[in-house]
Amino acid sequence: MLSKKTKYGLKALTYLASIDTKEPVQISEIAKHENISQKFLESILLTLRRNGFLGSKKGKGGGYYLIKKPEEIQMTAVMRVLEGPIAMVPCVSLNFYEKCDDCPDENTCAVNRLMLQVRDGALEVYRNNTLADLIS
Amino acid sequence: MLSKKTKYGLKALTYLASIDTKEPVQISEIAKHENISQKFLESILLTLRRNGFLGSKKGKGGGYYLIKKPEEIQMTAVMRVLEGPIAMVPCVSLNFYEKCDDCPDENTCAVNRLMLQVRDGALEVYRNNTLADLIS
DNA sequence: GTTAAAATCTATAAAAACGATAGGGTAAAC
DNA sequence: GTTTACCCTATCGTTTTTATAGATTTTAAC
Repeated sequence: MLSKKTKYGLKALTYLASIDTKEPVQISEIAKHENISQKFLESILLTLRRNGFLGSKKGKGGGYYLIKKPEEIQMTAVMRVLEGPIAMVPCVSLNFYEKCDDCPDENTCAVNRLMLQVRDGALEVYRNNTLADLIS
Repeated sequence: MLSKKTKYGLKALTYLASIDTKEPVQISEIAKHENISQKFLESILLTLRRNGFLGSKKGKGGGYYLIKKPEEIQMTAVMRVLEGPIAMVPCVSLNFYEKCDDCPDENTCAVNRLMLQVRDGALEVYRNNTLADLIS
């Protein structure tokens, strides 16, 4: 299940991309337009900024804005920052690999075999979609 | 993230399939072989039985056994029973559809558009894999 | 047959982890 | 000095996972 954090983050990003301006947009405006709890959105935008997707400006006329062009923002990156691993089990994760403590051998593990394919499928989708693709 | 319930359920199913006998297998044997909490596994096997994947026999010499052939058990069915919806958001789910209350229009929703593709990718994998495919 | 053992079933609940939200205060820009 | 982003913390609710305790059914031994 997709977390609301990711859902809201994606919506905020697409909203900023659709605005099509470099001017900062206030949190309150995004929250209102996308029906998101403002406080919650606040923390989400913050992590997006810390991870290089957004820039921010304080004070009057401040807000958040996209740093890169929508075409340059891949969904793989967004998903990893907001949702975490793309894989459903750590033992098939590229960026968050971890060995299962209960599994003696990954090569013969059925869960591993299945989830590897699922991961590849998801990865292909995320690689083929940029922020620009989602708003067109 | 895949729940342990699903993970354990898959492991139990593949173990039963690999045994390749119609004889009932005790919960304790499966639990020990797959490093699973026996009591937890107990409830998982129960739901697998209630959903037509397993049969059971009580008393001495009892246990669980596969009802169908491994080739006839599709991962779509297993995943839906153990993990629930395959889609990451209800608004793109085939079997568990639900409208988002915050989203005014699904057709223009970026989350919807992206997660639709992810669902299709996962679905294809689950449809192409039976229990037999996972143990070969 | 009676009994005892072996196993599945049932229900509950506790503990842990996680998700989502709210509050209040600080710092920077204008 | 007003407006806005920033930061920290606490809380509430839900889900997941595991644990506890017993009930029920079947088989097998005697």
